[in-house]
Formats: sequence, structure tokens, C-alpha cells
Amino acid sequence: MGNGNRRLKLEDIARTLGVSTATVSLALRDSPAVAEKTRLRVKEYADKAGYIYDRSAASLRTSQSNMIGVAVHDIMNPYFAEVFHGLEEALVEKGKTILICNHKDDLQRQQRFIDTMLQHRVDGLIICPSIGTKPNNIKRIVSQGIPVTLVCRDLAGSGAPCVRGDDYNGSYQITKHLIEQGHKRIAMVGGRRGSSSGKDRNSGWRQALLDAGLNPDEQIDIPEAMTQKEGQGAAFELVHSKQPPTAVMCFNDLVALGVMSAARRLGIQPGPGLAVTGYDDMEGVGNRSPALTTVSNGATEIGELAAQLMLRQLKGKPVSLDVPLVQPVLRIRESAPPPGKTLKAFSPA
Amino acid sequence: MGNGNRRLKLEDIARTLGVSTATVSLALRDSPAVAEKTRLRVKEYADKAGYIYDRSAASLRTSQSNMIGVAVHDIMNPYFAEVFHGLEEALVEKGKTILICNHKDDLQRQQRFIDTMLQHRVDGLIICPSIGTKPNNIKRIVSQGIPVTLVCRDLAGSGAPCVRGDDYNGSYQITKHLIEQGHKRIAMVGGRRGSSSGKDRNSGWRQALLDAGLNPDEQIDIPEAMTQKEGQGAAFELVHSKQPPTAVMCFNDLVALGVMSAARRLGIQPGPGLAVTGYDDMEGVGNRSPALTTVSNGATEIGELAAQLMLRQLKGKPVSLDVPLVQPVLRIRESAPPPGKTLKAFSPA
DNA sequence: CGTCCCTTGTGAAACGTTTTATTACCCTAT
DNA sequence: ATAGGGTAATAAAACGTTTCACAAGGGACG
Repeated sequence: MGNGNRRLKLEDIARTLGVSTATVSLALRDSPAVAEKTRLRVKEYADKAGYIYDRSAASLRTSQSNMIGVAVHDIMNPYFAEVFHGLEEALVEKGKTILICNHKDDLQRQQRFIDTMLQHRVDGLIICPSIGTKPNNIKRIVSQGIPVTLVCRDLAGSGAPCVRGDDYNGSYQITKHLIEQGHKRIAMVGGRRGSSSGKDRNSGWRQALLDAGLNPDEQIDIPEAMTQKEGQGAAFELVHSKQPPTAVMCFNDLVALGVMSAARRLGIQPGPGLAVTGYDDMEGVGNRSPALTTVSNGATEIGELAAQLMLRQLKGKPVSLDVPLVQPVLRIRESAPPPGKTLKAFSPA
Repeated sequence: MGNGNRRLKLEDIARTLGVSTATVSLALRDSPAVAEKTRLRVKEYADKAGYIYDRSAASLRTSQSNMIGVAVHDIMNPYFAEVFHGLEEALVEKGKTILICNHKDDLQRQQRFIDTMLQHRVDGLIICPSIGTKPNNIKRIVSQGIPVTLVCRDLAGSGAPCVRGDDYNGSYQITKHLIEQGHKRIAMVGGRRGSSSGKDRNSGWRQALLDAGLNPDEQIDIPEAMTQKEGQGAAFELVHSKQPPTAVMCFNDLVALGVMSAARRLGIQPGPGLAVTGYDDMEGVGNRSPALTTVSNGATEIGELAAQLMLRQLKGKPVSLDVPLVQPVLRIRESAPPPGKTLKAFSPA
């Protein structure tokens, strides 16, 4: 019971039991160099006496901490939360502790975090790199012998493997779906073009249009939006443009929700009045009305994969920098039907 | 650039500069005991040479790590994500690093995490205790001199202060609002009765009914639901009960969304056909249709407050265990109008 | 009986900081 | 010239592990 005293250390146990600290250390870690009987004796006493292992001391000696640093853009984004979930499960199972940071696409913040992690001697870093991250920043870490795994956003020349979905393909598919529904004027909203996901999803959209004989340059392309609020803003812009689109392909589900709610406020019924698609298939978007047509990109799977890749690197096994992309799957639901009789207003309430 | 060599240490810098390691250590930490000139010289060289501070060594020496452990039920829950957000902002500003864990209301998982944190010599712990946590488990940590701050869920007898919203008052208010709208049969859905928030929100509902001369025992009370999916299940149960309610007060927004989507599937229009209220005022719920009537309980504020409380404890200042509850504020929107002409079906599509 | 190997156990040197007590030095006032 | 006082710098002892090299004992085998 909470004796106000100093914490117990190996030496204390050793003295009490009449053995050396070396023996105690070895025993606690199940080294075969110590006899079964002694091991039991040590463990039992340590347990009873409430011994608490000091990882700082161990880290100092061994130069490794059993900690993994995770930096993502924003854990509040349900999509990242899901990725994180996959990550965490796999890592805690292996006894790793997670240090976390939301860098919010702020380079300085990200750098500060990385520095701190290095000071803590983390065993590895899992990063969704902030937009504008220089490949060299990552490369430097890797060349110090600290494994880095990127998630969601790739960074050419960083020397680190990246686990992510096939953004190009996903957006190509869903745009193609819109085209097949009969849409001819299809906007794209959102996505930071400075990130690989923003870039790739935009390319998919362009290519799908081109392949269908539609000219992407005549379509509407509104970059940057990432959140629900920004999606709303974009929707206003779209509706008031000279030639409003009949469909809008959004960078992610959040933006799509924003677009739909703005449309509603403008008297346009999302779905019949304006086809809207999302990306990510966040939890719950299939249950709304209209149920969101979107792309499931296997967030949990991406998290798990990244964790596995990290663990493999920690074991010293070399990993290929060329990780196969996780394949997305289309979720056709209700929010993107064929074009209606043009933008038909309906009275709310 | 990445010399494959050993990491630089204080001693190396000292040798190069012809001073002692003590001087270097002091200089880097801006001690007034070292002359301005030397300090600059040291810092400049350390910077140029790419020195990386080793926190394990420092932790070992000083018995503190600058790390704070945070254990919550589930970071994927947007509400907790918001609390976490408040926490993080306040903590990183003070140079703290966050160790995180989702305990998922699994006691064993929570305990493992706590143990690991203690081994890492975290400076403090911020915990939303798993349901079923024994006050003693927390008390033991506190009595070791490690500050603990609880968030969202209180735990009497734990010896740790708790920052949380006034759940009783919030649910009382919103139930009262439903009553004022003319509802007489008001169900409550969700909330683990083993947690303070579940218990308090349920009490608020009961008391509001009693104060209005309604008998809580005749109303419908479905505990446990916490997620959208569980909310859907509950909705089916409600609608098919002998005397279906005209309003349902949900434990949180997630459950409310579930109830509304299920209602819709059953041909009932959420709002006019069935009044639904949420709790938490998660981002975006005001933009949906119908806009959710709910209670904003200041998640970010709770997170910030908890962080402040922790920081104060870290400075050694004693804090009162009696923290004033964060006052919730009602968000009256569209989802809880007066009762319609009883459950009126409407045709979807 | 001596030699060798195997099993257990140990002493002591790291690991890279922080901090306390002490020294070295220079300046000023007597 | 000497004492006193302030400023800068330092030596060395922690902090609690891990691990390397070695020692002690005990069979087995020649």
C-alpha cells in the first residue's frame, strides 16, 4: 500500500532476496540464463512488493523506448480516427505505446512533434505528412536509422514506404458512375492539391471525364475544401455559377455532407435535385437520408497495414518502398441518381 | 548530414568547445549561471552539429518525463475527439507530450495502459474511467504522488478531481423543453447506467417528468445504447411497443441520429412524426435535416479545463476535488417540434 | 584424479543527463 | 596588500537499467 517512500528498484529486490541485480533483471525478463526456481522467486516477490519497472532507465541503456510516434492531420476527422483505430489495435497488441499529435497541416507543429519524438527515442514514426513537408525532412529521420511509415499521403523521395488507398482509381470509378447515370456536367469539390490524395482524386476525376469525351476544363473544379463547413461554401459557389453542375463529386464525405446541407438551404433536394458523392464511407453515412453514395477506402485496413509495416521494419527486416495500394470499393446508395428535370426547387417544412 | 555514427551527447559538445558537460547542460537550458556569451556559443554549436536531446536520460535523472497519459473510452466518438482536441491544445502548448489509449470500456485494457504509463514515469494521467473502474485503482495512483484528472465521468472516492458537464441539468432542461412542446410520452434511449454521465442524464429525465406530474415508470427507458447502430435498434423497439412515445430523448447525438434514421425507414418522419433530441451538439448536427435539437455540453471547454487542472497539479498546487460542473446550453432546432397528429406515415422517395 | 563443459549467477561498466558542492577568478573596498 | 563578495565554470555523484566478461560449482568423461 502506498508507502510514501521511494520507488522500489532492482537493487532493492536483489538485496532482499540475496541475489544480484543482474539476476533480478534477467529473471523479470524471462531470460533462460536464470534457473526456473529463482525466476519464480524473483517474480513473485517483485509482484508482491509492487515493483514498477522504470522504462526511462531501460531506454537510456538500450536506446529504445517501445514507443511509436503517430502524427496525423486531424484525429477529429472520423476518417483518420478510423485509420488510427487500425493502427492502435495492431500496435498495442505488440506492447507498443503510442505518442500522438495532430499537426493540422501546420509544418512547424509537425516538425516540433517530430523533434520531440526523436528526443524520446521513439522506435518508429507513423506519419500522414503535413502538406508542404519536404521529402528531406523525412529522409533525414530514416537515415538516422529510425523507421518511418507514411499513411494516406505519399511523399516521393522521402525514402519511407507509404500505405494508402488507390485514390486515383476510387475517384475514377465514382466519376464514371456519375457519367453512367447520365450526368454531363460534374463538378469536383475539395482536396488540397498539395497532398497526394488531393492530387490523385482530382486526376481520377479528370481522366474519367476525358475517357467519356467530356472536357474537364469546362467542368467546375473547386480545390481546398476539406470540412463540412468548407463544403457548404463551395456549394453556394456552385449553385450560383453560370452553368451549375447536375452532379458534384466531393473529395470526402464531410465535404459531401456540407454540400448537401447547403443545397437543402438553397431549396435544392440533394439526390434528385443535385447528385452528390462522397469519399471514405465514414460510419453512418449510409444511414442518412439520402444515403450517401461514396467510396469505401478501407481506413481500418490502411491503419493495420501501416502498423504491420512498421513492426516489420522494427524487426530489422527491409521493406519495399513500393507498397501496393489498398483498393477502394464503390458504395452505390441514394445520393447520386440520374439527373432530374434540372434543378427543381422544393419547399422545405 | 546523416553521419551513420553515434548520437552526439553533451560530453561531445563539451569536449569540442573546451568546456564542461555541466556548462553545456546549463547553457542549453538557459540557466542564468552561465554567461551570455558561452550560452550563445554552446547553443549555436549544438544546433549546427545536430545535437538531439535525450529525454530518457533526463527522465532517469529527474524522475519526470514531460509526458501525460490520456485514456478515453473511444477517440473515434466525435464527442471525445472534441474533448481530446481541447486537451491537446492546452498540453502541447506547455511542451507536454501525449500518450494515448482507447480503453473501450475494457477494464483490463485500461489497467494495462495505466501500468505502462507509470513505467514511463508520466507526469500525470487524464482519464475518462472505464465503466466498472474501482475508485481504489485511481486512488493508488494518486497516492503515489502522480496527479490524476478525470474527465466526463466522475468516480466518487477516487481522490481525483473530475471535469465534466452538468449532465443532470442538461437532460433536465431538454426534457423540460419536450414537455413544454406538449409531449406527454417521452422515452429515453441510451447511456450506460454504470457511468456518471449515463446515470445523471437519466436522473435529469426522470426528475423533469416528475416535476411535470408525469410518471417516469410509465415512460420508456432503454439503457446501454451509445452508438448510431444501437440507436437504430432501440428505435425499432420503441415504435413497436404497446404505447409508442411521441418524443425520444437520446443519451447522445449519435444515438439520436440512429433513432432518426430508423424512424425514417419505418415510414415515420423524424421531427413532425417523432420528436428526437440529442446530447453533445457534435459538429454538423445543426446542418442536417431536420436540424438536431440537442444540448451543447462544451466538449472543447471540458478538455481545456481538464488540461489546466492537470497543469496546476503538476506545479504542485493543490486543487479542490470539487470542480464546478461545466454548464450545458440548449440548442433548440428542428428535430423536436410539438407532437403531430400522432405517428403520421409519409411515403419515402 | 584431472580436464572440460554446462548451468547459474555475479561485478561492474556503461547509457546521457542533472545538480550539488566546490573552485577559480576578478573586482572593489578596506 | 588583504579580505570579502560576486560571477562563471567544473568535477563528480547520482538516476535505474542492461549486458559483457567472468567465476563458481557440478557432473561427465577420459
